[in-house]
Amino acid sequence: MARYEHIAGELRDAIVRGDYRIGAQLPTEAELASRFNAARGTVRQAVAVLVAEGLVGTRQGARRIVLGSERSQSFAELHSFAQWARSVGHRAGGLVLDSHRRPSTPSEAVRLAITPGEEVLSVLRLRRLDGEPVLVERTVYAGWIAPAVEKLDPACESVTQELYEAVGLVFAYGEHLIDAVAAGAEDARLLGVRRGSPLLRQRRTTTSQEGRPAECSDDRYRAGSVTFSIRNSTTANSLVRRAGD
Amino acid sequence: MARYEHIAGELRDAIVRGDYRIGAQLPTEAELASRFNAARGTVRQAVAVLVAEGLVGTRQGARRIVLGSERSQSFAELHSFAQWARSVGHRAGGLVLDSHRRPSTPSEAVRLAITPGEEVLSVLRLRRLDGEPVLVERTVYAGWIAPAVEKLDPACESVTQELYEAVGLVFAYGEHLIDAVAAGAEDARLLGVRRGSPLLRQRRTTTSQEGRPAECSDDRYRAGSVTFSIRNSTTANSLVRRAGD
DNA sequence: TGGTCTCGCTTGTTTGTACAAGTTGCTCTA
DNA sequence: TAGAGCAACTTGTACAAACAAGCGAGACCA
Repeated sequence: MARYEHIAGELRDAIVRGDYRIGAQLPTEAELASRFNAARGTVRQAVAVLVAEGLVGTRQGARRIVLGSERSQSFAELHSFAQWARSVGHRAGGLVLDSHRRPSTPSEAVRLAITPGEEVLSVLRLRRLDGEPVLVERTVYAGWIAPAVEKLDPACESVTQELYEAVGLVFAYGEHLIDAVAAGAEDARLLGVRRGSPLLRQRRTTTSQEGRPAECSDDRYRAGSVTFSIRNSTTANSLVRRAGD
Repeated sequence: MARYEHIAGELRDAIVRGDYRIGAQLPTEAELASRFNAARGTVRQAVAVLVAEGLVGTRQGARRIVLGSERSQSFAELHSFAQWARSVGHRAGGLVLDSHRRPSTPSEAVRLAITPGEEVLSVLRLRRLDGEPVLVERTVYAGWIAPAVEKLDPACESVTQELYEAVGLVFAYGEHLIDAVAAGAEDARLLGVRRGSPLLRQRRTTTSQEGRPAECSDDRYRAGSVTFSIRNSTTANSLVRRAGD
């Protein structure tokens, strides 16, 4: 592990453990540098990690302060329903209800950076959390990974993990659009809610390490089952609000 | 403006303008350094900004690639409805429907880091976008800024901006919880939708520069009016999904 | 008492250097 | 031809040094 990652980890542990209460000041860079026997630049790199996580606030001239004490989650936990469920101590289940190849629609072609009409794999999955159905996933996979996806067990728990183990595919970048929609007939039937009841929708496009779009998906969560949380600051944020389309 | 900010701006403009298409490679650090006549460290800092914005992906050993071409928005635009509306070319309106002081509830006291029962200011606002009502805002302000808030014009467009100009208050850090809820009777009446129809809810807590919580709010958007968008990667993300509470 | 000013402290920016580690394409070999 | 392996290239980590800029507290003055 890199030096700065180690220092960041120590500081994060201290904050999560409560050694520094919310609002308290962190030691100065100079003090941290001597404590960890590292250069000031390395310490700055470590602290930058915590700032990006939203745990620490920083202002030129003033000592850094602690803003929160909750460990934030990794990209993998955000992207993979199963890995997220495991990390928060729940059990994830899943079942493929439909899977077929078809030509891509124009909007899918744009999102997957392929030519319109090129064949894609369309999959409908129902996901459960501790046995309760909470999520309907309508995913479209680009043609080049379709064979690997089709080989997966229909009741496969973590698609992300299986794809990594099978063909070494790593999902590295993602874009997520979050809004609220009314449950359609199929949504309502699968999730066991009334038609028109509120669902939290997450439309995402995921890209491989090399920048090649691999899948795009329309995920609908039963209201109350899942909440997205973002921490941001004047110096670091990655959230955007957009006009409805 | 700092050197690295200038370089980041130039690169961002080039990407947004389309000089580098999505999936294309960015110049190497060495080339950028000589082009901008800066040290490699400075260039790295500039590129780090774009990586944090989700515009650029980076992997050790490989050239950096362009992931997106949409300018992401600032903290101010995220936090302030009016500033966001202006930046996307719409007109924001607002009206205070109710404003009164009352003792804080235990959960509010926790979120605002005050003692339970301490007086807070509770405000109900209806926000319009281009004349259409799209957002019901139920905000609770900590006692120490209540006087400044009460002095504001009820039809004030940007509360954030007015508070800055009046008392120099800067909102610097925020936490946001996003989920979907059904419209209550009051929500439905104000937004002109049916009871039980889906709303996108954003619960936020905002903190001043010094780390002092200033307000917490329950904002409900009419479905279809607003979408949140997050870009993330294995190396940088600030989004968290949480189990429903 | 109240405001201002200055000084020390702390974080932000920039440059330079050196080495580590991962990627990519080419070459060589079996 | 397929695979191993090398070599050049590119990004990541770490250190050191110097100056800029903002903050906060105490000193000082009216």
